[in-house]
Amino acid sequence: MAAPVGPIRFWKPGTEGPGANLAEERQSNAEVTSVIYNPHASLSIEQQRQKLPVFKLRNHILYLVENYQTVVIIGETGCGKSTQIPQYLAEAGWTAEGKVVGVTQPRRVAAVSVAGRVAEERGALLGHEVGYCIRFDDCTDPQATRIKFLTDGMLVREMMSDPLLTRYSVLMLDEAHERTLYTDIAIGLLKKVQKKRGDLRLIVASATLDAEKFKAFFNQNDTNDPNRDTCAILTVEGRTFPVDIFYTQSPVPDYLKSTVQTVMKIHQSDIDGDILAFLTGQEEVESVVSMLVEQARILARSGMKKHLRVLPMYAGLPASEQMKVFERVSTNVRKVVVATNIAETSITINGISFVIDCGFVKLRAYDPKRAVESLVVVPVSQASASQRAGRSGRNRSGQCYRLYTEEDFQKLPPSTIPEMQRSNLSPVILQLKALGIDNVLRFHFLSPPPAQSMVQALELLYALGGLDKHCRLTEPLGVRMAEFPLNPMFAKMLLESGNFGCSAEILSIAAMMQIQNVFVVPPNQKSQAIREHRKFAVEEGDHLTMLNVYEAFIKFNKSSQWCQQHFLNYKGLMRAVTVREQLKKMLNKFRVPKNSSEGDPDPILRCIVSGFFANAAKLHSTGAYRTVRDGHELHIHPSSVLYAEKPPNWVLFSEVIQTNKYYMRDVTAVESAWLLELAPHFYQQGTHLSRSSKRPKMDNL
DNA sequence: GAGCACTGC
Repeated sequence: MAAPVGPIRFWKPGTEGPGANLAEERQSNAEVTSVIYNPHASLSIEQQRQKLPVFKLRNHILYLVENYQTVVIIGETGCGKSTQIPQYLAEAGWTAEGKVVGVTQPRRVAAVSVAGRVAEERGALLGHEVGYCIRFDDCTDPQATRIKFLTDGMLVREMMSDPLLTRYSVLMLDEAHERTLYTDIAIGLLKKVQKKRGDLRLIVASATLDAEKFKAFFNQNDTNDPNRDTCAILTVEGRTFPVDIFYTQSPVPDYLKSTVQTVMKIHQSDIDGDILAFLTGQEEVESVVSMLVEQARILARSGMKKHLRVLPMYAGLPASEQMKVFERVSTNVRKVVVATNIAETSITINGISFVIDCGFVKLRAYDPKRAVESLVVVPVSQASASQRAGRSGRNRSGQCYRLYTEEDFQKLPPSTIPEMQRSNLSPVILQLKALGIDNVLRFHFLSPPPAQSMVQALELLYALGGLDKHCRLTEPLGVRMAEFPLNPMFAKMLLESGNFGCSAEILSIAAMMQIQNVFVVPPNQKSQAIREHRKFAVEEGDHLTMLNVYEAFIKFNKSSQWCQQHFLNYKGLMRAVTVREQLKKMLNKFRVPKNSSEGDPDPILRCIVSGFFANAAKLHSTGAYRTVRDGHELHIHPSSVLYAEKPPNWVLFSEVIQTNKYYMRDVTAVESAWLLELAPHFYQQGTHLSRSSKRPKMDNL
């Protein structure tokens, strides 16, 4: 079905007003658009380093780090801060006497790639003077490494064994404005460390917007005399190209159709350059892709020489499909990438000249009352909108089409709510406790989470036995749970597995539950894929189904071809193997007996209950489920193997996701007697299971 | 009766 291609009128603020169109724009951009930016390709590495905007501020930065405990650096894209500042510090002596300069990144690929670049610039082999450390991959030499890139999650882990981070002289938190869960934990912890280690220097790399907030947080000057500040702000100009922003004159009724129209309008304007469109989810992406393919076909039939290559991009897409967005296209083809938020920070596609921004994003939210996470579509923040626009100005000047009015843009929140304020906090609280933060309610959070989220987390940790009634970490259970890189319910289940005689099976299940999209469903082979997937399904539910998949994968020698035949995610399964290895090492360390139930499902199911008893639901006569804990209505998620089956009376689930309804994911049938038997402290005895009145005392949060 | 933004340990 063809989407109607009507005129969308954009106007650019500050110019001639409504009616400015692409043809006029073409004049001003005609020269720059044909230049691919790489002006310094022929220069030596040293010369290239000196060309970076940050180089001019080298001495200024070193002065500030010398004289201030914390320096907030506003480093715009392309200024070279991530690669250069650690080297300046090393050159200035901050890595003398075995000390290390650490640089954190929110994402693994960034840590690895920046480390690689810096090693190259220093003519060093990666893993010696310059190294990186991410989960499953420690590429550092404890003796030789002086500049170390790591994920912020790894830094928090390191603090569990070395709370004062004694090896480090300087820590740079890169991309701090993204405010990921672990960046925020690290920020709170580092403020505490600084009080005990006056010599530790902190560099917070952030966007303009948050600089003052960071300064206010880290500044220990309680006088009015700015000369006694312990924190300074410095701005480094970026080196990107201008991006022209266009808004719609009036709100668009359907941003999917508007996206299609805008793509076609750009395409017909015959200005070169690829297009990147932002939408909120997989379904929207696929629907716009098919509309565009249809439009492109019509255009090709009408004799248009320039072709459109339309590509979807989202995290759930198989890796081979994802790779296509990075492929170069010939000059008579224009690439259109229709993406979710993955293209905002996680991946960078070169050659994008046009960005189309629908103005919305799908975000995680957390309801502390129900202990339920949900995915909600909300308007983007202004910061996010700028980030999206900037994806077009990386190689040459760009254009960004916002499918909303300028007035609506002004009404958007300046920045996205930090993850800390919209997450289930039980893993966070457990980690903080393990790091010696006794009073988590008084912990200095850069943005404190809702108190109710904390109470909810404390209650769950108490019910799992990780905290005692004074909210202190229990020995050894709580301490051990905190060591696992997992949600505490999974940790509890693993630590109990030896007692149930099924640690081998529970290891596989826990590992499988950490990966997404195990079952691959290509749109054109849907029924075939579902038929293959059904072969693994068992009536007990998703946990044992996943165990089946894992064991079959091992039995068939981890064959990628076998995965393809059965429409399974090979990369994901390989990851499950690695995760399982790591978890197995931890169980060995804690001397959890190695055993197997030898095909008997009961011990496995009972062990799952020992970790997930708080997530129980009972089938009601209405056909819907209700949580045993507090009677909230739930449904089986359509991705569950139990979805199409006769619904069991009692189920456990690993999480609830709210979309149109409240859906349980990873669902397994259980017997109600097991709940009473294995969690008597949580459920009272009676004909009806109900929430125990026992609650943790909140006298020592 | 009908669905899953993205990371990270």
